[in-house]
Amino acid sequence: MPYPAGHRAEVKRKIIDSARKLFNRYGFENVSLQQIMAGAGLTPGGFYSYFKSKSDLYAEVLGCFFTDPNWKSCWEGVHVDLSSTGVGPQVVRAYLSRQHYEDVENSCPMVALPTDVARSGVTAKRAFETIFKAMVSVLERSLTDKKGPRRTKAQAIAALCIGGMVVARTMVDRELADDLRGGCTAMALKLGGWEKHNGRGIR
Amino acid sequence: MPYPAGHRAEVKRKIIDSARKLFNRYGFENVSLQQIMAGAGLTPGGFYSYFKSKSDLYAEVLGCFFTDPNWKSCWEGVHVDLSSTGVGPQVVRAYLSRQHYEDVENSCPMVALPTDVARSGVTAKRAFETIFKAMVSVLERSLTDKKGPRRTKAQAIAALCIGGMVVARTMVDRELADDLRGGCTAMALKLGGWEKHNGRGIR
DNA sequence: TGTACATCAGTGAACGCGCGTTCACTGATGTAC
DNA sequence: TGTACATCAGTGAACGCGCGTTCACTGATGTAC
Repeated sequence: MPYPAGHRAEVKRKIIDSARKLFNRYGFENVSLQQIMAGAGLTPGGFYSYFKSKSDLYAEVLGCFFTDPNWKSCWEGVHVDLSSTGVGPQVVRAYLSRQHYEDVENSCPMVALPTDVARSGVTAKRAFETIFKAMVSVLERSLTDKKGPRRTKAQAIAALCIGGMVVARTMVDRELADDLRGGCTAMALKLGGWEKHNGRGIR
Repeated sequence: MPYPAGHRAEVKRKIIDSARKLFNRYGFENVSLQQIMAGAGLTPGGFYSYFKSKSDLYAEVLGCFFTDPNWKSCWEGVHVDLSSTGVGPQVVRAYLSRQHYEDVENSCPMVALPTDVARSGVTAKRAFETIFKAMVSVLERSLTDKKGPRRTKAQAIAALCIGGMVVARTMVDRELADDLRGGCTAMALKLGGWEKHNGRGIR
C-alpha cells in the first residue's frame, strides 16, 4: 500500500468539488476535464483512474450534493434539529436569499443546472428527482394547514423557489432580480401559510 | 439586384428558425453552426453573410420569439382579442400544459434556456427580461382582486409556471412530472384567484 | 536505523475529431440591349 | 424574344484550436529485511 489509506478518497472528493463549482458556473458541457483536474491540483491524464468518463462524473457530482455540508443542513439535518414548523419559511428564505443568488459556485444544482440535466441522461435526472423530492418533503412536513393536498402545495412552493431564482439569475437588471426574489419569497411564504401577521402585516 | 427582394430576409428567417429549434433542444453551446445551417438547407460557410458571429445569433433568436406566431398570441395578441380576465388562467394552463411539456423545439425559451442565458452576455439577458416582463404584464392585467401588490403576485405566478415546467423537464419519472405540472397549475390559478368554484370545487 | 524494492498515483505527450471562422471560387439570378 | 453580362448568394475546403480519451512512463510512497 504505497499511499495512505484515505488518499484516493480525498483526491476524488477534491475532483468532485472542483467539478461541482465549475459545473455550477459554466454548465456541464462548457467545462473541460483539464479545467476540472487543474481545480483539484492535478493534470488531465489522471482523471480516468477515478472516473469512467466525463458523463459519469455528472451523476456523482449531483449525488454528492447531499454530502455537501452547505446543503445537507437544509434538506436533511434541519427538520430534525429545529422545530418542525419553522423549517419551511427558513428553507424558502435561504433558497431565495441574496447569498444564494450571488454564490453561483455553491448554488443548489436545481437552480444552476436544470436545463443541463433536462438534456442529460437518465442517471443525472434520477439524481435530480431525489434532490427535488427531498426539498418537497422538507417543505411538506412544515405545512400547518389541514385542508387541501399538502404535497401539491409543497411541490408548488419548491417550484416557485427554484423558478424565482432561475429567472432572477437571467436578469441583467439587478433591481428587477431583487424585486423578483422578494416577491417570490412573500408569495411562497403566503402559500405555505407562514406569513407574519404581527403588526400591520408588513415586514 | 440579382435575387428577388425578400430573398435574404426569408433565408435569414429560416436560419433563425432552425437555430431556435436546435437551441431549445440542445442549448446554445451544444449546437454547431453546421447543424444550424443544415437545418436551414444551407452549408456552414454562408452563415457569416447573415450574422457577425455565433453569439450574435443568440439575441436575434431570443428577440424573434416575439414574432413567432406560436407565442405572439400568448404575450401580445391574446389580451386584446379576448376578455381581459380570462387571459391569466389561459396563459397558466397553456404554459404548464402537456403540449408545452412535450414540444421542446417550440418551447418558451424561458423554460428551455434560462441557465444558458444566465451564463451568456448582456444582450441575451436583456432579451430575456423583455420576454419575462411581457409575461408578467399579461398576467397582472388579468388579476381581479384588489388587495396586495398585483405586480408581485403576477411575478410569482410567472416564476411558478416557469419553475414548474423547468423542473418537470428534468424528471425521468413521467408521472411525477405530470403531477408537478398539475399541482403548479392548481396553485398558480389559486394565487391568481382564478380557481373554479362551480360544483364541489374539484374539476 | 538504513537500504532495496514493489506498488501505483499521477504525468504529459499524443491521437483523432469537430468546432468557429475565413476566403477564393461557383453558379444562379435579374437586367440591359 | 434572345443573348451577354454584372451581381452576389451560397459553396466547400482549409486553418488553428481545444476537446475527451489513451497510454507508456515517472517518481513518491510504505514495506521488508
